Amino acid sequence: MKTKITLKKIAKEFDVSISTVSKALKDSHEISEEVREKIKAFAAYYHYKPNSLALNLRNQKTKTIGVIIPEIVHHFFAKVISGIEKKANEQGYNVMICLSNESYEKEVLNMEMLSKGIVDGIIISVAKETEAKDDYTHFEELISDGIPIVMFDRVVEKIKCNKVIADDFGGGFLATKHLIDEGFDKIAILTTPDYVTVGKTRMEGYIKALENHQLKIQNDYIIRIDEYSDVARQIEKLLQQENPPNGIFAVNEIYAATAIQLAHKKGLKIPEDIAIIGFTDGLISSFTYPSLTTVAQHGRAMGEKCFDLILNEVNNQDTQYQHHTEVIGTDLKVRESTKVLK
Amino acid sequence: MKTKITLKKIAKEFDVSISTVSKALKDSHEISEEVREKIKAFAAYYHYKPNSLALNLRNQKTKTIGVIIPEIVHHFFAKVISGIEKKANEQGYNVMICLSNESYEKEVLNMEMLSKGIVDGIIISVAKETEAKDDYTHFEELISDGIPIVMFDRVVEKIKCNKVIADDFGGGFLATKHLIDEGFDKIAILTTPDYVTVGKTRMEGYIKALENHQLKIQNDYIIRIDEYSDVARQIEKLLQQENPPNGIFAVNEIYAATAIQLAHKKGLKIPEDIAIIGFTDGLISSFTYPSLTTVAQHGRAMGEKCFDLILNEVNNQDTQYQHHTEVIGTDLKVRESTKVLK
DNA sequence: CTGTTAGCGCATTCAA
DNA sequence: TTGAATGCGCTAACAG
Repeated sequence: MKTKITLKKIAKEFDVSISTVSKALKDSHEISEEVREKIKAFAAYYHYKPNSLALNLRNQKTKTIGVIIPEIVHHFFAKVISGIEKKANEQGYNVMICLSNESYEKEVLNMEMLSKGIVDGIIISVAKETEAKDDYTHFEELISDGIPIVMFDRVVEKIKCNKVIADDFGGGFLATKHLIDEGFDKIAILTTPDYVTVGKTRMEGYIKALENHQLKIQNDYIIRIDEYSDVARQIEKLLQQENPPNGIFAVNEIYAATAIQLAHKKGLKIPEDIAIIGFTDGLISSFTYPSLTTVAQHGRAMGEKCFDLILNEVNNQDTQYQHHTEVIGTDLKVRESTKVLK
Repeated sequence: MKTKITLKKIAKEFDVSISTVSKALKDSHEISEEVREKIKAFAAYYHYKPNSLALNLRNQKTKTIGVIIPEIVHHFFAKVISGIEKKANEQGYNVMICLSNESYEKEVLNMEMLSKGIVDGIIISVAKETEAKDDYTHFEELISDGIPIVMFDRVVEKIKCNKVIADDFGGGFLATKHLIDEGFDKIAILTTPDYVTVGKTRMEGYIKALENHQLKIQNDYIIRIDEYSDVARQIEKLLQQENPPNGIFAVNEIYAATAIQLAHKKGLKIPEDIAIIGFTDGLISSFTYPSLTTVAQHGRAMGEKCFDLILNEVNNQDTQYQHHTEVIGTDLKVRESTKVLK
């Protein structure tokens, strides 16, 4: 293999010292024009590029930040990443992406490896398994070691760090209220198990909206989807109840789109017989039939905010500063699945 | 800020040398049990972790692979990444993801930064703008500098490196043949401009299938979508032709799903009046109405293969070895949009 | 104008 | 059983 070109090699080539080369390549006026030029020409010819590892080691800064997400094959997370990456790029930062695959163990592993000096800070959305386990010592540890951390979307209340979340409560409220306003009164929710905080929070918004309109909260209208068994089957059961709902609020896009399909299958008209609304930042919604009304999350904006916060913290590691939680608003994208023509 | 704990600090703490600490933490028998234990206890207490930068610098290996993709908000690319990441993880490698955003300039920038020693190898799918520009000197440069490169999906013929592609020709052929076999004979294609090689190759498969069945190739059935203007409008025009097609092969999922919507809008029955087939590894297809038949790409498998190849090359940089192109097969996922009940 | 030295954090060889 | 010295690639303070 061709070994990479270094200052040392250039120095040897011209029989000068390493620092002479270093200065020459930096166009230092300390070096004679003649030497400078020939060194620069040689370096250019061999595509000399200063080794980042060496620089980082020296500067104690890597200009890269780590991002840990549960899954990359989720439109929302992909959006967040694109937001982070955009901002990072503007500031000359790199992004190192790790996937926890919703596993606690992989999350811990990722945190550990990122904390070995390769990144200046970490942006993370917590794995479901971690939320279920309710064990956050790995976060506390890194924070106490002085590594800046920003959490987004799936955040941990009790950990002290900057956070960026969507307005899950408001979004859940908005979605439910929209269904009520459109005249639906038997509203079910397709949500996650309670340990998934975003699902839980969206449901709180749902409940609040029902209460506000004096609608009863019915336990058989609250479906906590178990992803490890047949999702469609669980939704189907809801539709087959004796007293089925005429409106469904799904806390994510897949549940909503699946509900649409199952409603079709059962011969229900959407939205006349049953209205459906989702919660997402995804693409599927526009292509379902009828197209799906959703509460829009702004993944990209969240990503950008995450980067702002982490950068801020990286740049002010010495000065003490207050952590806070940034809430990114959601809004309603009304499409056909809830729009009854009157 | 709390500064990170290092061997040096531990050494000072116990008034021993750095190398003693280093050895103790490695459980070297050279060090007395007593010293070893107290050093290890101290290190554990302060979460000592060897600095990766220092290690990498020393070992001249980073155990991280750079990946450059045009867009992360594409299900296909996300899948590839998840494949790469999975394999990487198994081998103790990290993945650094960069986005070119389809821009030539950003691609070059990314390549340059990755080539400064932070990664052992690069996996890349070429930006559209680069394909359009037809300028690949940045690849040649890195390769001549001895940096292993693997290209996938959007690859460059003339660059000598390992490649992983989907069977685009075969997939295009398969899709078109399927439509023909189902009884459709006026088949249009929604494709990309010719400089996007995957689109072009899929179209070649389309043409081959038509030829095989003695069907005429009609220029007004070949729509090269310009993404910078209104996509829907361009597809609509196709449907409004005097002699409209009764089958459409779209080289990606979005075009196909959009075509479905527009066909609805025009009152066409799918697949009776017009059959539609896509090419993808995405999620939308299962949720359109009717659900979309597609040629399935195996993004994850491609990602895994990419990592295998790059790892192989990283581990054999000295030994000369042959580059080759790995073709990952595609297959038909028949759904409702092409299935005429007879 | 050019070179020496020191140091970033670590592992390793060799000497004590 | 411990420590000093060296080097990975680079910069910067300082000396000549």
